[in-house]
Amino acid sequence: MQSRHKNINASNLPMSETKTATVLTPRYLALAETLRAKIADGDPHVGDLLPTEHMLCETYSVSRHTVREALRLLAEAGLIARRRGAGTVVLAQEVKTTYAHRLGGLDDLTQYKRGTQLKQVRAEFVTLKPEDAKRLGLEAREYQHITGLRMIPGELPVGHTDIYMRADLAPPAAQMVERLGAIADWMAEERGVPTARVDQAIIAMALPAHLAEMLQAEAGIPALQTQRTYFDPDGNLMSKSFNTHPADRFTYEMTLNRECGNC
Amino acid sequence: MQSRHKNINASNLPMSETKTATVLTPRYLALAETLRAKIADGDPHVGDLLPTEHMLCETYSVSRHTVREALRLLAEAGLIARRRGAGTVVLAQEVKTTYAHRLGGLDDLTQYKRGTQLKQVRAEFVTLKPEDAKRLGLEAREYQHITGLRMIPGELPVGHTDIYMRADLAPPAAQMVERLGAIADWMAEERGVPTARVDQAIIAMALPAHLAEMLQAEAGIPALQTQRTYFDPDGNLMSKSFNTHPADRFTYEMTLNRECGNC
DNA sequence: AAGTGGTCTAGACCACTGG
DNA sequence: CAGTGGTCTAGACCACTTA
Repeated sequence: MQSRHKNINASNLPMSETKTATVLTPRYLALAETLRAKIADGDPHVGDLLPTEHMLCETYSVSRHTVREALRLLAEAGLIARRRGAGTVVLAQEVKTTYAHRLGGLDDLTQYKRGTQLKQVRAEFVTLKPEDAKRLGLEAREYQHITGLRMIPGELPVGHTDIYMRADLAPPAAQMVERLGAIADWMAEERGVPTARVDQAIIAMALPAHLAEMLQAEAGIPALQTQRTYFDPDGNLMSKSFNTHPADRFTYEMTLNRECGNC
Repeated sequence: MQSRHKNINASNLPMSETKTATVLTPRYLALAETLRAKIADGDPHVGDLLPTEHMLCETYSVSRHTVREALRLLAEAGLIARRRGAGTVVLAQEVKTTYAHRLGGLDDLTQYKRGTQLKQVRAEFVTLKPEDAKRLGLEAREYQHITGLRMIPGELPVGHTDIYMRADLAPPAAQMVERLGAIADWMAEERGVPTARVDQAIIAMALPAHLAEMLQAEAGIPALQTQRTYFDPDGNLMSKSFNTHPADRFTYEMTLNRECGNC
């Protein structure tokens, strides 16, 4: 007689069951939890192999699909890694709580409200001298050097922007004005080189004299500077920007959210 | 005769196939790509329903499992949402590239290297006056107020730490020293209240006189201050910290990585 | 009540890894 | 080469939504 597999509990999994309302935990969830607990107990230690899918099917009397669904959860949680032909290895004993600062796009990185514009833009190609390159944390090669003031109409300048973009990636000068702030997006769209990583440093400094006048501020007052370095997927530097703001005109704000506590 | 379903292409999906090396794109991937393209073309517009799984099985001559695997990918990419009984609705026309600043844990938030210690710790319970509460961005209630200096042995103090922790969550004074920096973790472990969100603001300021002496620095020089507010899962404020650093002793650094461009 | 997506089974072939 | 995980099929029952 072929079993018409009604959901009779043939599995060896813990179940939360009431006589009337059978609020079943799905088997794959129960199995995932069972395996998670075993891993937490160090049953398969980190680096060891989990039983094969076939084995788990037998042990817990569930189908392979159910086993795979459970393992998928553990894999997403970063507890295990699966390699075809090799087996399933334990990566970590517990799920690590992580936090993330998430941006919709790179524009959000600049933190500027809508309505800010880059004014007094100047752009020129420069070949950095070794000492300047070193000071800026760049290679001594040719860059498109762009400077400008970040403005909100009717207010004092928010900050000064200073960008070095690899010359071969720079947009035509015509498009440049007003397109900035979205440089990274521009590069991705037009040059087909997506930004894969951005390193950002935020420092306090005394406002340099050569910026003070442009910003209509006093030299030497506290200033906040963000330094951003953009890298392509191969890890090559694409561009670097320096944004300097008088302290009372700009605050860098971010929200970090907890990710996938226990899943 | 029962078809023993060899992988003969009975499906209507695009395949990259060579005569010799049949490098198959898995059907579920091909289907996912097909559907993604259709959504991008606005075939099912945002807000509309996708064909049902059963329909997709027929249309593309694949099994339901394959359809579900494809839909799972689209769901993970945020393009669709699936609701049992209701159907699959299109959420977005295109996958939005996002970037994330990811932390292993909240300790990484402080950016302090290992080996830094909190010294000269003072702790007391205070009930904030309304004007102080407003200035600090807190409610006028009772807090455990903790101050200290972040030190690296043999060097000048890195910064000054100033924490207001909700009184009912504060750890016993005995445990407090040397446990700080990991406050959030402490609260999660011992009080069972996990931190769900952290808001952080980074500002430049002139070093206040009352901190200058402790930090062995000159009052009025540029300083970097991080302000962190910790929230529990219900959005209630748990604690707030102010960390003030002379500009030349501390830099805030972070790396943002591109997430799931096209998957 | 009909139809949706969620769970589950039994079985198959495959690409890949390792000894 | 045997065994792993990856893909796929055909079918089933279920909880849930909507009308």
